[in-house]
Amino acid sequence: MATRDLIENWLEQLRASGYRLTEPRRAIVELVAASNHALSPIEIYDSGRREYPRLGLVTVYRTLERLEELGLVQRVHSSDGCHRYLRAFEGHQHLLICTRCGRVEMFAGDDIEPLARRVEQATGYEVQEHWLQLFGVCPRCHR
Amino acid sequence: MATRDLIENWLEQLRASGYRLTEPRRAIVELVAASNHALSPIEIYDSGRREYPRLGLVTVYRTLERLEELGLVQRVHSSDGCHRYLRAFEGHQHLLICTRCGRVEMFAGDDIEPLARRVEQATGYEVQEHWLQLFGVCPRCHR
DNA sequence: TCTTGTATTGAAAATCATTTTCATTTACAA
DNA sequence: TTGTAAATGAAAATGATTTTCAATACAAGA
Repeated sequence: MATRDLIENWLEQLRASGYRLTEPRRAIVELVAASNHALSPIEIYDSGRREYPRLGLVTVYRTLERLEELGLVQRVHSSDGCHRYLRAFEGHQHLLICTRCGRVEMFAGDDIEPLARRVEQATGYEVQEHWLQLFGVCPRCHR
Repeated sequence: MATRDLIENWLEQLRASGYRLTEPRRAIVELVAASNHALSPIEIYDSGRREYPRLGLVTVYRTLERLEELGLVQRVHSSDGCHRYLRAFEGHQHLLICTRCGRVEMFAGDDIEPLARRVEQATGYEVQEHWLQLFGVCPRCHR
């Protein structure tokens, strides 16, 4: 899907879920839908203000929350402890995150499910969720 | 290794690395080395004060930092965004964390290395680190 | 055993990410 | 248009973590 269509698609999904379409939301959606990076709220705030100067940081947090509810973005945990947000792709994907620039690649990876089932057998836990994230340096930052 | 020996071993490693043996450090080491849970700094602080009432939260943070440097504890990222600390076992282990009580199980799991190599080939990234954490409900909390 | 230098400590303040509060503004249904 | 609930942003509150700094206590040497 072209980036522009993706943006319209997200805005449409917001509307369809009963949310109003506002300038701040549009500015945030345009940024996040168009980026291949895992963005922190403060980065979105800084860039977003170039588009819509009255944007508030609180609105960034609130809009990201909505987008996460709708499954349009996913939250990733970066090693510094802050959260970053990344546009969600189809299905459950694993992440490869550049520790220098925050660029993110997805990989379908091996299915973790069989492992989860074996672990359930062995431990008696009911496994609900898994995280697999790889961290590394992307080719661009590597030079 | 028995818990008591583990505690002495950690204290000895601290001393061997040039750190002094102090009451607060002993109290913290006793707690963390003996626990199967991923503990948050504040939990360690609260329990530790029963042993050593003058304990400060700052010292908890500083001691955990030292123990992490020495590879004796590992930091895990819980879904609420806070950090928790867990005694490190031999080698690289993957974690299964109970989302209700914080209890942690380790599992050797499948080796992620081959996957990491394949992803390096495919993406050109240099993969440095990986996280694999499963979240679930432990048998005790399941009832 | 008794200094003494320095690592360590804890209280308080600072910082940083995130959340809450609330008065004002805005989208949009009627 | 207009009324109203949703949304906004500034400021304050919160919670985790870090920094600062004067007081304390470990441990090496007299």
